[in-house]
Amino acid sequence: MRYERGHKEVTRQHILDIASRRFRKHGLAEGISGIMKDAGLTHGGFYSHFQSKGDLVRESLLDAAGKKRARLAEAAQTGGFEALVREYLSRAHRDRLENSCAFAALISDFGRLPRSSRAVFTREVKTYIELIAAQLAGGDEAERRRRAMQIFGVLLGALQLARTIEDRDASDRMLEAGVEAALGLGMH
Amino acid sequence: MRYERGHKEVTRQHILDIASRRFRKHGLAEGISGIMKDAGLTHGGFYSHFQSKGDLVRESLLDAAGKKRARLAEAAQTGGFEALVREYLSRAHRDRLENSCAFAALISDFGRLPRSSRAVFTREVKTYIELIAAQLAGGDEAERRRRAMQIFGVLLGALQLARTIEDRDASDRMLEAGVEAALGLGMH
DNA sequence: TGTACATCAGTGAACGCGCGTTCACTGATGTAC
DNA sequence: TGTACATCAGTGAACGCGCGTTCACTGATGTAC
Repeated sequence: MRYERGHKEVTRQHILDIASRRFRKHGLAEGISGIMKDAGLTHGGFYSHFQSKGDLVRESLLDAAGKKRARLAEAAQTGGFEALVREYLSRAHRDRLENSCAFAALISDFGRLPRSSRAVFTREVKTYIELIAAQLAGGDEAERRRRAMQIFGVLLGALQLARTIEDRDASDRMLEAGVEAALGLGMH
Repeated sequence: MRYERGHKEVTRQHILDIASRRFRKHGLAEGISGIMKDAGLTHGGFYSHFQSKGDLVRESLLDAAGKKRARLAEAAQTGGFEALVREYLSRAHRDRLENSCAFAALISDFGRLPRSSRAVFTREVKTYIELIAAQLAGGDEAERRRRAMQIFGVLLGALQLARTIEDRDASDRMLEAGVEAALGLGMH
């Protein structure tokens, strides 16, 4: 081989990683050329890794959602439900768009994706809700899922509002109010 | 005058109205030509009404946010806090993107607007929170504002998640869970 | 009252630009003999 | 061991396209005299 075995797969993952950060930080209008340049390549090579920009969007956001979910699961394992909530509504999560939960960064755009891409995110929402539900005590499964839906709602909404509010103190208060609400909803 | 007095202002409002619907339904990438065509005009005339597309985006979304806020205020006046919550988390609001709260439709994009446009939406968030706070009883003002922030969070998050979930029943359950959470947070 | 001119909302061709995508090519290195 | 050839990840010019924006123009109608 002219390149080491596995080289192409490494490059592909690298492109995915760069793309998922750029899409979350700057939106889905980010171009292929900029992404490839950031990955240390030229735009022409893109199509030997992905079929289209649409494919890159779907794959990179799914990747992003998965990684964030893994981080939240880790937080929950270490510090329980409260740690998950505080991780999601942390200042770091508010400020570092490039590592944001894909929903918090781009949910407005999901409805405009082609059907095939959308289905993937519906499933991802369910997985998030199940992750949250697994941290809750009391009630039956349906009731825990219901509370998990409410909690995901307040986490997502509070984070987005905190990002929209420009005044730093008011934004921090939004995050804190969200934490309080989520913890309250988590109690049985 | 070659056109009746006030004609130009009527046209301008018409363009704003069409634009605000199209932006909410299809995103901010909607083009000037399509908007003007929808308004029964040609694209060249756009610049005698607005300085740039950025201006149209800012003005039309501000308009949209204001109108939705007026609707919510009306609902609250008729049926109190619960009516406001049920209006926001109604199936109609979920399904009719073109009449959506601008935040629920486009909040992801707000952070990418130029500074001058963003300030306007920070203020609009505050106004929404004050509208909600005004429907709450008990506590002091700061405490009611705090609960209003939590409620706006859950309204916004739950609506967006309900829009993302493709399964109709699951989506309806998301809305209902959001209503329950918002009403719970509204109680002192 | 009738005619010449001014006004200006709206028209549509044209612009430069960046986009997603294609494709003939490169060149480093593995394989065949 | 040395040489000819095959492989294929990556290159970069070129494409058609729709975008935001500009501008010389149109034509209906108000105003001046």
